[in-house]
Amino acid sequence: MGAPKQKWTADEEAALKAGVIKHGAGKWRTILKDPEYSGVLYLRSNVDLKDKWRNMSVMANGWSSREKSKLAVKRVHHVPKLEESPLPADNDVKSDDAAVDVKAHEVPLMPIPSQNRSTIRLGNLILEAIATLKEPAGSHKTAIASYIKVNMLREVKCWCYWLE
Amino acid sequence: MGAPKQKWTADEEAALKAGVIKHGAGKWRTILKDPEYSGVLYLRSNVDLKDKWRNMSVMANGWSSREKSKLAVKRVHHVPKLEESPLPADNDVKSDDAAVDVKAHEVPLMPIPSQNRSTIRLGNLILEAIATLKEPAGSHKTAIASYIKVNMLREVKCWCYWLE
DNA sequence: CTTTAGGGGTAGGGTTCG
DNA sequence: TCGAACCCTACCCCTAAA
Repeated sequence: MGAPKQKWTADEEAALKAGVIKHGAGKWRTILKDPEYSGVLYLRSNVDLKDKWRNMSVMANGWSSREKSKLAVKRVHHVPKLEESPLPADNDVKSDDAAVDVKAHEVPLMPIPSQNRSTIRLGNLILEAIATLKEPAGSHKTAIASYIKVNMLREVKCWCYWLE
Repeated sequence: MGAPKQKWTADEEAALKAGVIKHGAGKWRTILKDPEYSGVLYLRSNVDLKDKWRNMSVMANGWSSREKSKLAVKRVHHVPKLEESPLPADNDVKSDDAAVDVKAHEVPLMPIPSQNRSTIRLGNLILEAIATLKEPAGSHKTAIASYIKVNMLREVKCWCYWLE
């Protein structure tokens, strides 16, 4: 459902090359704003220009993906990358007495076992909401939790109602 | 060029989140100096923290040039800012059959009467979550709503539990 | 002077899709 | 399968404000 994927035309490539010659590689925004090229490249963003230039350069150097993967130096990441562990089919979120095996003293950080990017994002969103709520008044955790219960849950429900 | 690009580790992200909860978003230098996190974040600057927090939190404002319709359009318009209408002292959000006087056809935009910055943010967060969820699969509204019900509500409850 | 908010911008790894 | 187009993240710069 993303973008329809816009193939670069010969005109656009020519404009990009001319722009790089005129302003230099890396001056993508400058090239984009240059009236000399903006008429041709108006569909593109500065990032698009950067990416296209990279693709063109790679082709010129004759690098294959296999060689690139050889050269790719992997940094040491100790990301455990949790298993996919699909979401529980349980469609019902139990009310406030829902059993969540999380205890404040035992879980210093995120209590949510994020299993995919979307879920991680949601956790971040909630975290941000909490952080935001801290600003106005020096609210304490209980106050924040209360606020979330009252407002955020209500908003979520409201949104669900609206979406259905 | 300058930076070898240090990808944030899970530990660093966790420390940042914990720091934000402890000191608040915006207290980057304070978080950095906190002995509780300095061991993990010693490679980062306060600006790094700020940028990272921005990366984690702000993903709603699509600058993806193309395809900013749909949800983005809805975000453009603003809700006519209803009066203060204080929150119900009711600490309990009733379960899924909660009566919300919102009907899909009557409320084309945000159904939430945002009354202050925090609430507005919450609305945006939910909107962002919806936008995020739209990416992976061409989900439809019902699927999104279902997802939110199952996961987001669960996460919110999880957070509340953790905070209390 | 130091810090933060926030707008812009770029590089490069990763991912998707034709 | 491969590569062009696109996305995501980290880092950078700048300026205004506190």
